[in-house]
Amino acid sequence: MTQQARSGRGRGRPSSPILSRERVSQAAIRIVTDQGYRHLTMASLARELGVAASALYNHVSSKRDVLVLIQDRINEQIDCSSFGTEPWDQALRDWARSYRQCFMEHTALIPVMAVLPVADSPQTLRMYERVTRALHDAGIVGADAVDIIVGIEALVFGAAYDATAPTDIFDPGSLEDLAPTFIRFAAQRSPDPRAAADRAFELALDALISGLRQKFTD
Amino acid sequence: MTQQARSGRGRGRPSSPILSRERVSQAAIRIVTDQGYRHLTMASLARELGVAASALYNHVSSKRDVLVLIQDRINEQIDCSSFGTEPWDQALRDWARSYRQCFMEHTALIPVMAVLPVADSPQTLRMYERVTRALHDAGIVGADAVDIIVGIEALVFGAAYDATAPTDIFDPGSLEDLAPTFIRFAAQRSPDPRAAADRAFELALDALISGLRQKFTD
DNA sequence: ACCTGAACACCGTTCAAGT
DNA sequence: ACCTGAACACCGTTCAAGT
Repeated sequence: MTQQARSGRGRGRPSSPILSRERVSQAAIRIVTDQGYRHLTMASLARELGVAASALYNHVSSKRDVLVLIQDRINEQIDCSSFGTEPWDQALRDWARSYRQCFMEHTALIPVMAVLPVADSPQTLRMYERVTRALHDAGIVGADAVDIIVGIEALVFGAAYDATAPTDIFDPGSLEDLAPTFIRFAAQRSPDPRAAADRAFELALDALISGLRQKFTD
Repeated sequence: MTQQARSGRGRGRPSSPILSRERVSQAAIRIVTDQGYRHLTMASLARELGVAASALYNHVSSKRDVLVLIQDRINEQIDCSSFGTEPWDQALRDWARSYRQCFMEHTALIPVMAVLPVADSPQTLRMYERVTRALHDAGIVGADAVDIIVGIEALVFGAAYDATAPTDIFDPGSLEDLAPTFIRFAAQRSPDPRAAADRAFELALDALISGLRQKFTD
């Protein structure tokens, strides 16, 4: 387990450091997966790794840096395989679904991810390249291709938040009279909040993609 | 300024409390507007109001409760006037633009707003009713009407984050070789990050709305 | 009922001191 | 170079005590 750490480079006494950015990000993902983002603190991260909290700062510059590390790993889980086999519009749909699925469990990363320079995220960059290539092959080039990615990401991030909303989010309480039509229509959605969120996402995604298809297809 | 506070109900000595939910939310918005969300703490809020921090808990149950208070006030600023005059698709477009504009300065509210039961937000509920009515008049009813609102909100929230991203967000640094096509296309966007974000939002919004129009218009 | 002051259980981060 | 331990400057929240 400490193989990489033990392999000191150069001669003399090997330095054999306990930590590394790799080990820090692995431990962080373990905590986040098992216990959620609320439990990810510099103290808990240090405990998981068996070191003092201050030791972490030899490898990461801040807690935000830890989140950046996580984010690139999480993005590896997004399924981009449809870009090899499906038409571009169907591939975009599949990609967006997987993307949202992924960030539904990582909404805490959205504020970080959305404003993060891609320079810090090699895996994310690879994903963007894959999508861009598919758009390029469909004749969509230049700023349009990037804007399509940015636009879909926006919908995905927003929908990921929405999917974490509680069951009673549209229960008006005592304010029923303020919005009778809205409340009546909201009551016709699925009682399962997850299913309701899924349906809203699919409706918007479908409209967005078919709007794009119409715009970019001769 | 303390008129409402001075009007003690009942006889005997009027209680004349210093605080109220109203005054708390006003002070919070003042801090957020002048100094940003980073400076909104229970301590700073108490200082602004000239009381001890613990006094706040007689009127709000938590800091999150303060954000909920703010959120409903912020939503009042969203322009819904097009729903009276424009066709439903154009009105949705105008609404979405104003909505995004509003939350670009309040991205900190998005995680709160997205999962917040509407029961806590009378103004938000009024806004939803206005949009729903316009959709209803266009023949879009039931879950579809609510899902359209939810879908547009998702795009708006995600795009609001995107608009706060720094200039160099697509600067690949040393990772240029990982995504040559993407980097090349990204370089063709506007050098002004705000203008680039605006364009991506407009592209997605346009596609989404025209997709909806196509789906719901006979 | 409403406010104060002190206290609690945390945070992320820094830094001199060790090896 | 890398880790420890103590310390710092905060957080949000609680609660007995006052009026």
